[in-house]
Amino acid sequence: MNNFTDILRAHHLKATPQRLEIASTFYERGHVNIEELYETMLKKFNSISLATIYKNINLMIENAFIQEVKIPNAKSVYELTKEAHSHLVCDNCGHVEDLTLDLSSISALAAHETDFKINKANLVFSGLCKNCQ
Amino acid sequence: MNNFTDILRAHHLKATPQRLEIASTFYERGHVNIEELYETMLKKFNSISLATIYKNINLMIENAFIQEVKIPNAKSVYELTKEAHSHLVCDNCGHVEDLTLDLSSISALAAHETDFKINKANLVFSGLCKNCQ
DNA sequence: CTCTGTGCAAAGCGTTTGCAAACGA
DNA sequence: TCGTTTGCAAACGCTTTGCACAGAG
Repeated sequence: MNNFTDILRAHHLKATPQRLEIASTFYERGHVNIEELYETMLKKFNSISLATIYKNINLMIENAFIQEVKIPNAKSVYELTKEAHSHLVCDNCGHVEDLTLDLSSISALAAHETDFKINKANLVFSGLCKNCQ
Repeated sequence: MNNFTDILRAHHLKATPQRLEIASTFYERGHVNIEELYETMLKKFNSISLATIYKNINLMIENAFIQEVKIPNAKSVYELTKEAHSHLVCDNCGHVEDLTLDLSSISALAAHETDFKINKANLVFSGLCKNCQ
């Protein structure tokens, strides 16, 4: 199993009970938005504040423990930072899935067709997940 | 030249002076955020309200005259609705450029590797524009 | 003339900040 | 113990709403 205390410390974050639960939520769920995270946390900490959620999310982003995923026509979700990958979002239920694709040739093509020096490619597919089709 | 009155009417929008100026701004600038649009509008309508900007932006989105472009680590910009295309965003100056790329094979690949039925692919490249390199 | 749009002010909502008490190391 | 984190309440900034007047068709 994961040792969340060490994982947090590796990202220069003190291991408080709230942060351990946040980390655990990300490991279990993969992608969560602020509201879902707050609801989940409330089950374990009945007096947790949204301020605590926001402070931790922001700190975790600064320390590259998690990152934001912006989704067309929906709220942002957050996920653990890992190697670059693309996302699939279900238009019906909002489910988000990761997919590692090689975008180097399309990035090279984009660089070739414009005057940009390209750093990153952010790709989000929308559609219907297996359950919603 | 463009007849903005007719273009607006084609999208079921009455041609008010404010809307004509908004349309003209989009045609000239391509991509604008709310703040930039407000600043631009203020030059022509010294007592225009932000409420008017928001009401029109929302109405124009509903009527598919414009659409929102969500950008990682930056404010959304809006652009005229046109055929699907990708975006390049400069990390330094925020400049946004359009690029039409064929994403059908990568979409097919994504569909093949997952259980999603894919509808749209939203691709945003980040990097440095010609001026900022 | 009628209905819609505009501008203003107020309200709303998600997010951030300041502070005192609690807690991690 | 010392510096950080938490929870609360207040503040903030962006966006939306209600209303009276002006304007488009």
